[in-house]
Amino acid sequence: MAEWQRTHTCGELREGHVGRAVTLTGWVLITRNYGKQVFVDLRDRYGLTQVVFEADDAGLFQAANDLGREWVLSVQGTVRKRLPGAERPGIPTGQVEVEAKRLTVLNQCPPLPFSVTEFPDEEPAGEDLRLQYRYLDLRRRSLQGVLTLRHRMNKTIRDFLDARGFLELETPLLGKSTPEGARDYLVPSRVFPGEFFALPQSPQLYKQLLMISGYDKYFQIARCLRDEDLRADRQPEFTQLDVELSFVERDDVLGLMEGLAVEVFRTCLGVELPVPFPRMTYAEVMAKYGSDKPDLRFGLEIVDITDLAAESEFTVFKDAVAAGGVVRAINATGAAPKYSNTALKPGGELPKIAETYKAKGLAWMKAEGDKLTGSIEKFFPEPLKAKLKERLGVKPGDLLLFVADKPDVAADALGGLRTHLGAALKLYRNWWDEKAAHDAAEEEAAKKEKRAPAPFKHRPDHFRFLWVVDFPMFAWDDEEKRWAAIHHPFTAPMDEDLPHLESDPGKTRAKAYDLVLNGYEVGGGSIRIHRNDVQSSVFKLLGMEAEEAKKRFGFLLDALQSGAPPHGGIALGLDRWCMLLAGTTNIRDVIAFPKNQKARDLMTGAPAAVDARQLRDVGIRPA
RNA sequence: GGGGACGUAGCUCAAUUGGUUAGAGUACCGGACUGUCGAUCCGGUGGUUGCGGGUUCGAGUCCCGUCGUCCUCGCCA
Repeated sequence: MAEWQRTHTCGELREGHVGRAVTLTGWVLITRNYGKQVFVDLRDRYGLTQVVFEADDAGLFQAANDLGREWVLSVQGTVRKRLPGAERPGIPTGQVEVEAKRLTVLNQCPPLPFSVTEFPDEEPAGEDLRLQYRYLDLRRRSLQGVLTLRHRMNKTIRDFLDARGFLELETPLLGKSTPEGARDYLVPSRVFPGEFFALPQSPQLYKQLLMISGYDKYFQIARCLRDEDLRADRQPEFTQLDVELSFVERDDVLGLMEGLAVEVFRTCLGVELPVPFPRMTYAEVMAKYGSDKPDLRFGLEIVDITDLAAESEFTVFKDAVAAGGVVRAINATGAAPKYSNTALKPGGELPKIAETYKAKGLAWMKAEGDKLTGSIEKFFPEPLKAKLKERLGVKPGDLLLFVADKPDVAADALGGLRTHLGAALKLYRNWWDEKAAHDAAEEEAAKKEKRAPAPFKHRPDHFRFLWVVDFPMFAWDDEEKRWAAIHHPFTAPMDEDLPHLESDPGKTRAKAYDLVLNGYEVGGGSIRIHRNDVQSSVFKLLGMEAEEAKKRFGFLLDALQSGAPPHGGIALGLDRWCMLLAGTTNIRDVIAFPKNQKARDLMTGAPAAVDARQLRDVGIRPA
């Protein structure tokens, strides 16, 4: 062992080590120069230890004076108890310090573009800067915590599935482009100029083939790639827990995943989730919440008032109903004083949100005392108003918002409003806000009482899981004038809907399910088609003739005829899981080296131009 | 492809209706200091207000364009 190598980590030393000669290595978090001592907080990913340089060794003291932030050191010294009153109960190593006897500077560091040290009241540097110097960003304690959490999550998943007989199997990255679904990332073939591999949007086909091969319990923590526009919770490459089982029905998959979720939340956050998770059909959630991934941490449910609207004198409502549309409403309880009539006028805050989702407008009433007010109130005769108040449970101070439109538009618009109002009216609190408040209060109290701060405790109601089941098989794609698979084209229709699969595709429901947590889709799967004839008719419905289906998926159709067991599975979006476990709303916060919103890597600069020669090799002419 | 927000010192931000020499904290540099722990105190360096154009006696501020970042609708089976 080289002389400078560590005997302990920076998070390890306790009172029991007092008197021991130790060597620590780490980064200088901060130095405090006090004339006769230099205090150096030495940090690694295990923790922080105070190193003291005394002035009596002039050479050593001078060297300590010259240290800067983020220098990399090896310090040999003796562990000693801190002076009485100078203990730090807040940190694990806070009872001791290391008296330095010898210092080796392993590397110096110039002033950095932003601070690696984190303080509670300090805004972190801008995200683009942090992504550009991601290796520094990742040195921050909070990100080290997140990546540690992510490791723990992955480890828990592997252990859980391994204990239940699952095999972790790998599938190719270089595959074949499939027509359905997201845009593929393409990789040109050098050997076959003009031909391309596609990077996988998911291991879907391979895992089905593995079922056919008899690997009846499979999983993989797999990277998936989709070349689509990004969001706060979407990256072009992301990680799924991909799971597939043979000889199972829907509830087997759901139950397995509930057990896994309980285990992950227990291990990672110490919270005990109640199971089973609630289940709602797609039709139910769309009607009630206007979203297929509703946040169940608050109510604010959508209510259908089409029948009442039809009886009213309001032309807009009556016309919408006559055209086959619906009128739906939400009662924003107590929100009347918070939204001025101006904010409710066309172009105002709330109507603008409704318009985002293609709604033609937003009607409203306020409950002032026992009376309903607003410009459309006069179109509702008293008995109708009474019915309206009863159905919406109106109390004084309530704000009623109405959308009259085609059912899907009304659902989208009110769903969007519901989400907005849930946040704006503070109908729920994110647990990390509660944690921040708790930590601040606890830190102060702990300092006063000279004790370690009590950790924040998660509650089960911080995490509202929901299964959404019974999705439709197909949605009409207006642009392409054809039916499109809502889940994917390998999803099995529900047995009772098989008879009208071809006659009424829009009414066919799928054996598909999504897992939703706090308004995020965190998983989705289905029971797959295991019969060649059903698979062929689904392809046909999606506008793929037999010839074409054979060309594109011939291997799958053949495989389905070669002894395919009934099978199904699910994929969990692990980045989103980690995001929700870590208490952030930004998926980039839980990925070591993420891309920015335009899918550029700000650190390496990728994507980038390549040499003409590289292009020639793969048979591509520069544009 | 559409909508919105933002861009000022290395970093985080401020700068009244368009008005003097663009400020503060922090970092950095120099100095003082016997136990600090985000030490403290004193002093100092640091700016093409993203870029280009326009309006104006005068632009960080208003207008147009452009680049960048984020949020969002479409998109993401």
